[in-house]
Amino acid sequence: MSQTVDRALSILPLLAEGPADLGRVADRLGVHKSTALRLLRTLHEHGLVYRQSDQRYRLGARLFALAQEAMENLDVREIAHPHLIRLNEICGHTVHLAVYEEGEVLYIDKVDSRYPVRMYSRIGRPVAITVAAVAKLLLADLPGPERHAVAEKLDYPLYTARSTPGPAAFLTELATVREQGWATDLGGHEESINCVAAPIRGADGRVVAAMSVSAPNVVVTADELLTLLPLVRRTADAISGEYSGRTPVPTPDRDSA
Amino acid sequence: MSQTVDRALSILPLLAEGPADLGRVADRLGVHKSTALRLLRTLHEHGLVYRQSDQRYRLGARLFALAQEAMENLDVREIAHPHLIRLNEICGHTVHLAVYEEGEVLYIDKVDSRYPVRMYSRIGRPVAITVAAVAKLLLADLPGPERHAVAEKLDYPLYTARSTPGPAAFLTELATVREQGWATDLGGHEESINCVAAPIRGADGRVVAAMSVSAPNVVVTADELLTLLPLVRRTADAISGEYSGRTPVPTPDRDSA
DNA sequence: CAGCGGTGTTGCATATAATGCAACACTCAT
DNA sequence: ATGAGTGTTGCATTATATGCAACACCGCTG
Repeated sequence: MSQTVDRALSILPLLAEGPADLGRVADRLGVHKSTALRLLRTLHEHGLVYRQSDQRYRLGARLFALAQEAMENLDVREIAHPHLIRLNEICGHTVHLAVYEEGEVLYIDKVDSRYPVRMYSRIGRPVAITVAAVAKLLLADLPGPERHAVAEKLDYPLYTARSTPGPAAFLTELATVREQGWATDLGGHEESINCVAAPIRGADGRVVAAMSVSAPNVVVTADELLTLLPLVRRTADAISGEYSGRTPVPTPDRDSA
Repeated sequence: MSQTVDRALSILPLLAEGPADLGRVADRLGVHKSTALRLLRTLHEHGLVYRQSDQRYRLGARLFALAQEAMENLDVREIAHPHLIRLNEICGHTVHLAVYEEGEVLYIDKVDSRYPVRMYSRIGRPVAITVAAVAKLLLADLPGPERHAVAEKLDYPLYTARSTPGPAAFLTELATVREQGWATDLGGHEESINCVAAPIRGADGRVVAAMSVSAPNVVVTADELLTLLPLVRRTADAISGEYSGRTPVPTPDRDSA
């Protein structure tokens, strides 16, 4: 809608691929170098872009801070977190929390007592949308037309032999999930990893988030993992209750501080 | 430099404070509603802004993905990570990695075997710059004028009785740190928490990052923590060596995959 | 059910603000 | 030294963002 801003914002994903110099940015944008320079300068002033010692540009620090604050504004996450912790303490497995937004499903929280390493590497990352148990729940709740539209547009990478092969199979799976109110991923993403997931609903019954428990075959079999289903559902329901129960005052005294 | 982009980007920190509706955004920007609308639309198309069900805008999902990718492009982080893990396995305490950028210090990695909870809540977060051990190391290495300028501009919140009170004390501390090549924070941020930190240097000797080990008093006393200093320094030196040793081929076959 | 404030949205004329150009600075290699 | 490569600046030109005013769309309330 606004050409200048559009161009400026296009620089961000470009730099996400790796640092680039002025010429490269100008080329990729299809604009004159001086134009690219001014856009980069503006991004720089806002801290979204950083100029490293070799003069090349890369994404800046402010981006982290923004993503951070954005994350902390998600009230589902805040409410869910202690529940995820507790679930993790009980079963010991990895616990995920995910939301749907504009065609993407992404993890917004994770607790993993066994492998604390690289925890951050998944939070904020798009989920393997065609196979992840949480994704199935979130997509299954979309209104029919949107659900079909999304399903058609997706890629269906064959991570394993049990990955969802295409739109038809996916929609069938979504129908099942919608029906039963929970979902699984049995080796569909990584051969040896299984997940069970349950939906978190708002006051109007719509699915606002989904949570899952994941564990590798070597720790528990799929069948054993499934015995956790009631626990997972109970946890999800508890979060749902708390989430839809009372909307905490949306006007914190942030400004007066 | 570019007014339109400047305004558009000003929306982001505004939304970071919390969701806002069109009127509010327009007011805060000092522009007409229609202008704000078009800017928001552009941000929306790029996924930086999301329109929630009540029509209000908040920061969008793409922001996470961008921050994520930006983080993974930091080669110091990549090189350091296994070392941090190893250090954590040996001593069991929280290990941080931080960098300096344009007046801010921020954590870019963390390993904590004891308290996996809310791990992400710190990564990407600005550090308590006047007291954190890593911040001291990073600032101590700045060229004199910049160091003084930054020190003057900072706020000096009194987290505890031992927090750095002001610019003069801070600059003195930085001189000491610069001299000795390592730094501590003994209860300066949180009464019961101590840290020891060491610098990671590039080939030219400049400090490119800093790492620290933190532990609460209840686990080890400050004196006990200090006995880890040689280990921390050795780890930091190992990372420095690897970092400045060879610059790994900067053209990964990302595109061909 | 009609009327009304609030909020979001569109088309359009105006003028501002972004653009590309060309000339200039700078760094680094040879 | 000399030249190629890259980044930077001032300026005229025109495209582009802007504000306006009118309209559409709620949810309220009388």
